[in-house]
Amino acid sequence: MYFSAKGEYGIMAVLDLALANGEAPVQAKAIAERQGIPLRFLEQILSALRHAGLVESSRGAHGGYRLAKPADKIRVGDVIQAVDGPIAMPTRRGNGNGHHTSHGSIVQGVWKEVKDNVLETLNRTTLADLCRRARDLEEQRALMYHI
Amino acid sequence: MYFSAKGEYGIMAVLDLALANGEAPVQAKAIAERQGIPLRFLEQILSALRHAGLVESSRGAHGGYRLAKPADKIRVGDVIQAVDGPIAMPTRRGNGNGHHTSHGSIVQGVWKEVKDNVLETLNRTTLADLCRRARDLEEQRALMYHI
DNA sequence: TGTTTTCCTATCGGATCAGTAGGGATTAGC
DNA sequence: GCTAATCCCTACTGATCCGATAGGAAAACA
Repeated sequence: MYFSAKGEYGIMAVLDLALANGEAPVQAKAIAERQGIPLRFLEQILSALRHAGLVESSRGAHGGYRLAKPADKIRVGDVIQAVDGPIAMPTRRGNGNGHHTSHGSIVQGVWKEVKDNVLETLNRTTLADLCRRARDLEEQRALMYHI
Repeated sequence: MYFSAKGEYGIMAVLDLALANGEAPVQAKAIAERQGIPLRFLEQILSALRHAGLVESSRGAHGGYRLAKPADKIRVGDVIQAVDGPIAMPTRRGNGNGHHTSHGSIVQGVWKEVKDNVLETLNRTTLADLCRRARDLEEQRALMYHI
């Protein structure tokens, strides 16, 4: 199992879209600059998010991206899975001796437990939750600056 | 974050040791054959486990490995960490733009939540638990065969 | 001394990740 | 229409590192 920078960028991108909350679509270039993500790389990520039905796009001049669903209907797990694909467990190269003294199946059970747990954590948190956290953080930052 | 075949092998190895439960040390070669792990690769893993104080070794003829602690004092998380090192979160290459419109810190929070959750899961399960599961599985298998 | 076993370090091939590149398709404004 | 802006698709690259292999040194036993 493994978490990638791609997934991280994906979350930052949809969070950026969610906080834009305007009618006008947001350009990839704007997101890239705000979040510090290489533009061409971000395009691939947004493409994956679009194919997963999480964002919509309009092309041409004044085009851009917007969320395809309300923020509380988009789970963090959805974003990760859309961008990174299904979270995978380790692969041995010369696999499958199937010897019944091997404890492979025991370990598989542990992996499954961990995986389910991660998925549960990731799916419990929605984009709306992240928006709330972002606003709280911004508020705190403003307060700090004020003193 | 990422789970490796090395960690998987590590768990299988200590489980093999735990179920051997004899006074005599178990040779790496025997573990390798039973669990279907390349011998030289297993040696590296056992070395890591020894440095972490989870197994003891005796060299020379009739040498081998045994657990350094009782099975209920060894947590699965300890094994993983000993073999794979601390579980890490994604690293961007051109990192640190630190722009305060970036939502990097929000994502870090999500990562931390996931990581803590995984660690909790992994540390809740001890080697003794896995032994129990292995014995249950063996019993079931014997029953199946009997019919 | 010779055999068995652990121990240490180096190396390798292949997978894959993060990022780059080129060019095509589509839309808005003139 | 033409042009500029923007999304879209596919391929490529360079680095990293995982899984595995290899050679040989050190220690214990007979």
